[in-house]
Amino acid sequence: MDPSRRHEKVPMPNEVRSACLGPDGAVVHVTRCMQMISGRWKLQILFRLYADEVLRSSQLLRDIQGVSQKMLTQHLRELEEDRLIDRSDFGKQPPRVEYRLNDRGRALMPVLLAARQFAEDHEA
Amino acid sequence: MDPSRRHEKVPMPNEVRSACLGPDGAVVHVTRCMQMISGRWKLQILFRLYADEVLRSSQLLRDIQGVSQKMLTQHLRELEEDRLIDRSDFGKQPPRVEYRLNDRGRALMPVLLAARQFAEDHEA
DNA sequence: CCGTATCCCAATAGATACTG
DNA sequence: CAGTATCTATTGGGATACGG
Repeated sequence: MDPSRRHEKVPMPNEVRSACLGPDGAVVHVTRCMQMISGRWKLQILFRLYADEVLRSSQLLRDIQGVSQKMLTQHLRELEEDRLIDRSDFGKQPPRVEYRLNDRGRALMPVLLAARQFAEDHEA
Repeated sequence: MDPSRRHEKVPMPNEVRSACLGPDGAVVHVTRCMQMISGRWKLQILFRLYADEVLRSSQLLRDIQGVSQKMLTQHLRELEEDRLIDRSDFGKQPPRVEYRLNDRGRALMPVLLAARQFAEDHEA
């Protein structure tokens, strides 16, 4: 797939988008936020980087039970495009790539922790 | 569809679920929270109920640009099953049903507002 | 080690028509 | 007015194989 087009997710038609812009545009903003963390493995990636500061993709592949390399790479790319994480590529032989949360990514964590708190408080 | 089965969403296999329960289980909780608000019209419904206190389904149908009655009803049902909103049915002729946020639903709003704030602060 | 391409399936959403 | 049923379209995720 053409990487430059991948993020042209248009899950919300324009008529709807304008409708959201009513009083405050809350819906569009929350939706954008949710899009960034939507994807089966994204939360795992984010929380692991939050805990471990910096990780290689091979480590993530090992640590995240059940993820395939394809999906891992795909989600890492999307997180990168949404500028939540940084990617460092250290040349070839041996290939070595590191990922870490950047400022924007760290700024997102309080939101996730608030969501966590809500779900924890309202279990059952 | 059998309504009692609809919410048996199992988007996360058991192996993965256990993996999430590592240090703190943050991922599972955040995921549960996201599931509650996942659905194309749910945020619109929640924010409108947050603003207007109580609304009839016909009002929501008019106000939410582009939603069909089927999807509206479906999402209202799911929000009800997740106990974020209350539904009051006032007999027949004329049919009249009202929806409103309950305590649990109101407790969710700070999370959404935090998400909104994040997206707003990090636009572009 | 890291990433990509292709093909497939299941889940979600939408269109439409119908009932009390 | 409120809700349901049926069918179809889209999309996100997974399996697998291949390339630098």
